[in-house]
Amino acid sequence: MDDKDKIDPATEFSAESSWELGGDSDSVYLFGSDRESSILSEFGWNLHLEKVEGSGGDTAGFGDFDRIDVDGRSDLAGNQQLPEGSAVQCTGAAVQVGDASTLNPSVSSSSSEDPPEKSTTSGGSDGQPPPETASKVRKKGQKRIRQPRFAFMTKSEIDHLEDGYRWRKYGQKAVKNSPFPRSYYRCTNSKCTVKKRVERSSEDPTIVITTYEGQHCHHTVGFPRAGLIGHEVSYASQLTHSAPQFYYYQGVQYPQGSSLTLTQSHQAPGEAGEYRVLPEPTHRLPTDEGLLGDIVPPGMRNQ
DNA sequence: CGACTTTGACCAGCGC
DNA sequence: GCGCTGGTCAAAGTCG
Repeated sequence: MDDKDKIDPATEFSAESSWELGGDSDSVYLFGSDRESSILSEFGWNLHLEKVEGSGGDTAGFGDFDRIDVDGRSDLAGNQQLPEGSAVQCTGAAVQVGDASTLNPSVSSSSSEDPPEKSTTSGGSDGQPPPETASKVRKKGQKRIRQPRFAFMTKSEIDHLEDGYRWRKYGQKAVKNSPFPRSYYRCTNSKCTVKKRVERSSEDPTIVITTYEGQHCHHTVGFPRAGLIGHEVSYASQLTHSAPQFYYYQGVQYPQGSSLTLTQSHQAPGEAGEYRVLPEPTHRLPTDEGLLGDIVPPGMRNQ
């Protein structure tokens, strides 16, 4: 992974994403503004960042928020467990705080190019066709197709977070400019093409960067669920399957003082946009079938 | 014994 | 063309 592939909140949120903010000084909502918003809204994604008291100013990074509330599940980020002063880490994200009506459109860049795409997996095989066709027999000159990715950072001492799926590690590489290796995981389901990369931030060793790529074609281990819905399943599924990582982790074993970060990266070639986070979905799925419905066992949701 | 991890080798893409 | 780097493979080792 070169620098472009690193999860850079500033890039993810301001350069690649289109945002609008609303709310007041204490509650700031981020509004996605286009197609991707619709995609997420299908799954009832709703991100609500609550600003840390006292952190004023016209602009703020996500680090200025101490509460993250997705789809009305205030504990998604484990905030009940987060000690006072904990921040949702998104340092560097130039998020403007203010009323939606006064929001500067420049906050959004809605780049449709997604430059990081170019080198993210230079030579890599991420996003390649299903394993059975893409392993060693991958033909020369055959371009690897990268699937949409969803990345997030979690402040944790544990590298590999439990997310309800079973993963098999298939590689580990030293990362340039980082003392920490990157681990590569594949979903153990033979029919599933989802991959996951886990690495620690070189800048902040306490932060684990997890990147999911692809979509699960099955359900989590232990709690079957109805099939995915929607025509954007390739995007949403990875989102719905990835996001609960927070939930799991924070709720079950997140250490004191931990915090987390949401970043999103859409790297699919030919796709114009990136994921956005909706503030107030125009429509939601039934509670249990929402963002977490795909992965979080019901018993774990009531936290 | 099957599932999983480790790790060195290999390959492909990219920049120079 | 060459070297660097990221990503994957696969044999060997480990674990339950």
